[in-house]
Amino acid sequence: MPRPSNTAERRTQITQGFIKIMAKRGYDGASIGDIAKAARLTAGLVHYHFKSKHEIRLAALHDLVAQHGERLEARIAQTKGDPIIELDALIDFHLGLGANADPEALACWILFSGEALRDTRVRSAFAKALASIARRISMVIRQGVAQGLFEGPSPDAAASALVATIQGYFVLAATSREVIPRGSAADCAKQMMTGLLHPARPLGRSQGRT
Amino acid sequence: MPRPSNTAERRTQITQGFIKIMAKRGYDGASIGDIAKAARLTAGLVHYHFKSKHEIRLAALHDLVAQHGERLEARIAQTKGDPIIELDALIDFHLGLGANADPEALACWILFSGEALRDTRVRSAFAKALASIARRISMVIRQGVAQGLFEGPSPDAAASALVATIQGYFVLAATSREVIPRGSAADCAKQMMTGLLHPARPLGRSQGRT
Amino acid sequence: MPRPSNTAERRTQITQGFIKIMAKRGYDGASIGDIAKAARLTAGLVHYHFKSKHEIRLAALHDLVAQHGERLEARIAQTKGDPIIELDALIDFHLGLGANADPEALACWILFSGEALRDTRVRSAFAKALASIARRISMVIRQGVAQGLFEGPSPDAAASALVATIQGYFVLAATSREVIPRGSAADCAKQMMTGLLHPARPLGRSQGRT
Amino acid sequence: MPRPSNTAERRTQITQGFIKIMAKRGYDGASIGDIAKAARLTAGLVHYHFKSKHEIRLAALHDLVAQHGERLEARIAQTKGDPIIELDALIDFHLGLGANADPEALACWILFSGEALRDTRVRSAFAKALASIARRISMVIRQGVAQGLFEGPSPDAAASALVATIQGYFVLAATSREVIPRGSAADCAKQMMTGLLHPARPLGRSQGRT
DNA sequence: GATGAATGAGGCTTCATTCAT
DNA sequence: TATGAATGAAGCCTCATTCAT
Repeated sequence: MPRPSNTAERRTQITQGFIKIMAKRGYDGASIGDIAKAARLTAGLVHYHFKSKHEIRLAALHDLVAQHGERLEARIAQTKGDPIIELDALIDFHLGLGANADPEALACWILFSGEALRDTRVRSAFAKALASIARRISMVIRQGVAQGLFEGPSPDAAASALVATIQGYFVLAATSREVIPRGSAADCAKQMMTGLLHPARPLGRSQGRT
Repeated sequence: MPRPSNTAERRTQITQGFIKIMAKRGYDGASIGDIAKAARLTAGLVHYHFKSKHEIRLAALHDLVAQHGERLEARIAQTKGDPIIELDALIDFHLGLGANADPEALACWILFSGEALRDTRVRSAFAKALASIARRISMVIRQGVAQGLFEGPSPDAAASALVATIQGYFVLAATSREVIPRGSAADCAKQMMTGLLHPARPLGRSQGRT
Repeated sequence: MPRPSNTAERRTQITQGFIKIMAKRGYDGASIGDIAKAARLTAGLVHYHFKSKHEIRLAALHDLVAQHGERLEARIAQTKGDPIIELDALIDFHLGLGANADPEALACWILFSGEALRDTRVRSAFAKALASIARRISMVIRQGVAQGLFEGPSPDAAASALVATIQGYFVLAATSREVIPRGSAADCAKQMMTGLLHPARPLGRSQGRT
Repeated sequence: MPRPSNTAERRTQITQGFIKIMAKRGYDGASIGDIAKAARLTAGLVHYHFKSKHEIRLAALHDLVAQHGERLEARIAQTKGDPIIELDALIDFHLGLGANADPEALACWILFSGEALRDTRVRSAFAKALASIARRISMVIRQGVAQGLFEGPSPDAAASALVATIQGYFVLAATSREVIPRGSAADCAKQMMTGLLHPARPLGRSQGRT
């Protein structure tokens, strides 16, 4: 009569702990001991649930991406149907008011971009995540084009540009907030997309700031 | 009678070695031994010229920023006078053909954004560098506005947006190149700036790609 | 289910190893590796049980003092009641026959006096130990005074003088034995205390030597 | 036409610097660099004048002892003739007012006692110094005995006891001053010597303190 | 599942000493 | 004499990982 498995629980505990520590000290600075402490577990147990530190990193990245995806879909779900509003919501979601409510996730995301440079598996997970968002945006744009709301050459290029802008604003927000005039991020991003897509109706004023 | 000082040379040797290694393995992954080897020196000597690894990191960041600044100015020098051409050149410099001729510097730059999250001195140097570029761009925009070539609300916000876009493209280029349709970066950035500034004349077609 | 803790054992193992090595090579000369070897452990494990080399030093000093205290009390316990005999025993314990049966402890004690000069925590532990012995002696003297066996001004001063003499003989014994005429230490100390306290009965002839 | 040698000068500069640093950080803690800085020289030059760090240590000990000897003789010179006054002066010199005017020398002396434990040459120099003082004291006592001023068994034992007491007070003064009641050291030492030598006239009240 | 001991490798740094100038 | 560069050897400590219980 073995005790019921709690591996799933433990694994999230651990990845959450990992994220907390990594946000503060970076990947190499996050020792298994620290992670364990943050997860209120012991170091030995961490290795019972994960084969190696590297696996924790991958799992954490996975969690981060999954959570982001869910939240994004939740936010956009309400806008189904109108590409302009959807694009608008998408930008606000990333750059509008309260966009960076989760600074640890933001920090980790930036750190993962660095990890992607030296680890193949991180790179591919990271790239996949970016590609997925780009695809999501591209889809919206295509719909807009199909409905005659947008014009412009390549939806993929435009999507890619928006992803880049968002990613860049993330970096600025996390490292050099003072470079971003208060509240300008979402608005500027929208105007930039206007330049790319010439929408039939203007993208809405942002109700927030970054 | 004493041996002439060669500290300056040695220090650049070391920071260059550091950059090479850090690009490949990250900051923590760059051991003093590796750095020394890359600089063709002994590990002990590295500490003779730098008080600590951290100092090397700061010096390397400093070098990187200085070099970028010089190259940027050299590129823009030829365009003096016309804000539109200057903005154009500025975008091409960062995102146009051959923009990423120095992949090691690019990788380090991204890694430094991560380091900025956990180290105050890196953060301030990094932020200062970004701010300096933003200021540079802002100046150009102001000139354009003064000459009636640009219109639009805040030059600072627009500059910040361009910096974000460039930074974001850097990340994509280094980690997820496949997300950027070939050659779209500079063009998209220009169209985005068009959306922000409504230039009297169109920003030029890019002659390159990212 | 977990392995039972053996930290206490390990810690004494380590402090004992430390004392052995320190006696031979001094504090700085006692490398963690050497200490580990002397304790038949690995270097890594030493740091598992002690946060730093400095903590080992403090623990060792603590052990040394505790052991000395126990032995002293054991020796004196038999004399309870008669201050003269107790003082006599106290001197014999420190300077009489077989007093320096533990040359490693003696060496470490002297080395600790040096360490006390540059480390606050060592100093305070060292001073506390000396003060405790002085207090012990002072108490005996007060009893003697109360019983009309001793006369003389300050019991504290006399106690302090005896502590100094003992400490000084320790140094001589460990570094310059030839300066001490065979067997003279305890006897001289007793006559010196006679000069200070004018005891009703003479302090006994020592049965040993230093 | 070689420049005039300044080796002697330099060597004292260096030993003085050494003493300053060693007093603060111990022998191992005194790096050649620190010593050089304290002597306002460069590290390389230190090795030009001394073959090794160890030689500096010996030279410094030698200087210390020489200086102590000179000062002691100067102080005692005035008392020539009367053993009681001379003994008195000798005790005051070591334990009386202003005795520890040179705390660096005191600290080094204590540290040297530790070094003596692990280095043969230090030990022999240290022991020689102690023996020399003991001999000096012994001489005075013998004179006193010859003049019928002192009585008691072994002048050597008494001398040794006084040396021990002084040395012990040094340790207490440097590490645990609070254990010594203000001003009691010299007085107690004198009464102790009274106990050992039964002088015809009392040893004088000390005019100082320790 | 869980704990805590244990290992062994490796990293940063310090430093005495040597050497070219 | 004097300087400052250079070397190479340790040393302390951290840590991912394994293992006995």
